[in-house]
Amino acid sequence: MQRSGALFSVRFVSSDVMFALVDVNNFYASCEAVFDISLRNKPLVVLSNNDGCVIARSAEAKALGIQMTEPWHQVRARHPQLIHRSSNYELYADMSARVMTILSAAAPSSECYSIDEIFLDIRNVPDRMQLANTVRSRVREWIGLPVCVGIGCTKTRAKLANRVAKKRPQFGGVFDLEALTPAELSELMREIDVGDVWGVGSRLKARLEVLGIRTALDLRNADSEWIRSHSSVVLQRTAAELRGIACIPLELTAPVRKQLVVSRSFGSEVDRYDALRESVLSYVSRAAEKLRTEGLLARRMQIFIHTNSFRDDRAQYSAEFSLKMPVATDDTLALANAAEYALRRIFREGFLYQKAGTMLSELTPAAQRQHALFVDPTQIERRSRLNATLDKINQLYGRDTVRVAGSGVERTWSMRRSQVSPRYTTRWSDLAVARAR
DNA sequence: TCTGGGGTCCTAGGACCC
DNA sequence: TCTGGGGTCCTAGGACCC
Repeated sequence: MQRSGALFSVRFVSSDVMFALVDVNNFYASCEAVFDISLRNKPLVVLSNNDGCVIARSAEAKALGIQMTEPWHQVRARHPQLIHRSSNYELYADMSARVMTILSAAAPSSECYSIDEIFLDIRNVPDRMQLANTVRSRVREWIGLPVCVGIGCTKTRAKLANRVAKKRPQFGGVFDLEALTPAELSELMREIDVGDVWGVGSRLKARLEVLGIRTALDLRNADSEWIRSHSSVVLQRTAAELRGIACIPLELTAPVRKQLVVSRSFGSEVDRYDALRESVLSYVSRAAEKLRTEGLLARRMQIFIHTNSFRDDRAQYSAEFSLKMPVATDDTLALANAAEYALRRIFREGFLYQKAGTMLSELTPAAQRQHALFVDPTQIERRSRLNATLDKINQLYGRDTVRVAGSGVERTWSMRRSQVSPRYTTRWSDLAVARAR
């Protein structure tokens, strides 16, 4: 590849790559409809935690004009008959794993980019269209989920192609951007809004429009240095990718996690310290469990709480407290103690709290554990066996069977999930057959 | 009444060092 | 009168993604 002087700050990958981006259509809504046939071909929305806002829509719901992240109470007022489901992440995660197993087997290497998307490396595939059609029908037949495939010589172009495959049904769910003539490609990019390019969000779109960049074509044709001076290297890279210069490589191994967040809005607002403490301790327990599952230790812990910023009739308060653990740890009780200390530091009487959470950072692999100088190693060993037992019991009998006492029994703050579907694929008791009886 | 949760990267500016 | 310059590290904030 010839390096262009104008692009000195953008790293290239290689000139002979080809990507297929496979993506499940309306993933959460489609998962729900796999098991409940009464939902098929109906307007259906899936809601965020607390049934707060819309996070997935079936094709029919999209046709009604329902937007992503629209508050549910507003949508329901407009469409009283609309079918809705609370989000069921246990189901979606399991369905995702099944889809990814099938798709990653279809190419020599791949990158799971999100819960419902995967990039396949198809540079040496002789017939790209055949591969795309094969994986499409395979996922449909074996899992029951519809997918679309976009093909491009950069990730950004594959994303664009995937978008075309989804929006224009005449292409049968597969679109190869690299099969177009230069004139056709320009024409297509002229029809695509710059905000629909991967990497251009709402803020950037607004700024670019002021500068006269309105379509994907405008961005592709813009001078690289001009983009750099008016925006950043990130957008410069996106524009290069649109031109067919691959800058974003396939990540073959999952990048090392840098932080871990567990936070939730409350089902109803909380003013008592005890209730806040219960919620914080339960989130910290969950975070510690995740650490152990992933074989990580955390050195820094942050606790945060805040009131509902949408309410202008109440005084607002938000605070966070961050502390460094004496040694990096994955111990539920050690983290819970630290969390209580942090919460006491930031709690203020007289506010209605809406959300709390914890963030663990400065993560290191558990294999590199550094012990404290004056702590008896057998005590650490005992504590680690206790945590392992905790995890085993909770895995066997359901989350929170055994938990930190302070995390609550009543749990008045817990989420609203009025319409949550069964965990069809991960709980024997929820199996579709068992339920039919 | 009701407004998600969990991530990453880049940049600018301040602190600090020699 | 004139008050360095270059480097690193950290943090907060802004932007993006799904």
